[in-house]
Amino acid sequence: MFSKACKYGIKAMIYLALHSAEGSYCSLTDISANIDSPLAFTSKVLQQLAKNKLIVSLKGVNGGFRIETKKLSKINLLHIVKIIDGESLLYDCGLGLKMCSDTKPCPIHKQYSLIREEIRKMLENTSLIDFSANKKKQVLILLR
Amino acid sequence: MFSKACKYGIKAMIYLALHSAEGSYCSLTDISANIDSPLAFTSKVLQQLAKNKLIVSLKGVNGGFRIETKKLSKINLLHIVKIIDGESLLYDCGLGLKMCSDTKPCPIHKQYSLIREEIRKMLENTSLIDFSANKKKQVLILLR
DNA sequence: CTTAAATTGGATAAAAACATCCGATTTATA
DNA sequence: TATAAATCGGATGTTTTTATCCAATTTAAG
Repeated sequence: MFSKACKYGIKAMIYLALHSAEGSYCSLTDISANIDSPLAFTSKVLQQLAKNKLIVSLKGVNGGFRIETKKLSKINLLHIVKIIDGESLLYDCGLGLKMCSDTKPCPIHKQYSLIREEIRKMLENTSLIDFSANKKKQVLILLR
Repeated sequence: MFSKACKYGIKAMIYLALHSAEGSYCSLTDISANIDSPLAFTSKVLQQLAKNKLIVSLKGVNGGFRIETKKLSKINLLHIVKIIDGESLLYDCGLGLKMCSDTKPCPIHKQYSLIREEIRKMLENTSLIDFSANKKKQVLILLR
């Protein structure tokens, strides 16, 4: 469903949502250790998310990544997935037909469209604020 | 969602469902031309489906592949997907966590489980008989 | 019995996804 | 102002997926 890069991205964002205190940064080492992902590879993913303004990065001592608190309610899983995996999950034909559409549907067009819609809704309705320290009392499982 | 191999497999099976007359075979050339898939690669996929008894293959002149008519109502998309892509789509954690389960759920476990269930239902409820000559009067779009 | 048509299976190649390495740059702090 | 800690960016390497090639085998039919 999601690429590994995307899974790492989602896990990292959930981790940041829970650990971003206003003004302090989580280091890459910290993040990748806590979400069990390859450090250098995760670095690329976080860079991508930073370029797209979902998170803020800071170089140097005490640097790292963080999410601005005010953005927690604005960002949902769909934003993350779109940046890392693109929109193919949302728009491409289930059988890979370029020309498939409502008027020229592939044999499973209807069924697959419904699934896609469910996925879109789920991603859109799952906001980072749901994982923030305010909302979540319990520990979030992101390892292994 | 599905690998390319799996998409080719599904398209091939839908094509065969529509064109399998009792006792006659569709050639690989015929199939791959009509579903717009790479011939040699599709060959491997069909071999896999044949080994798993979903279709019958015959070498030599007038040979090829076919689905036994009586099997049309027995085979659904889930059978095909399981053979080609395995069961990861149905059972693996959305975030790739090995240890994720109902009792030790990842942060999106509930949401993702519901989607997975929808996918399973859709695949299970879509039978090859829905694409057979008896059922379908219109041309099925499988190209491009 | 010969031949042409077809699948089978193994080897190989190409492309994409996943992962690592390292030097350059930036930043806080002692 | 020197140093250590951190991200950034480019190059490279590995693994998996996708794709092709070709020789071997099987089969129907002339």
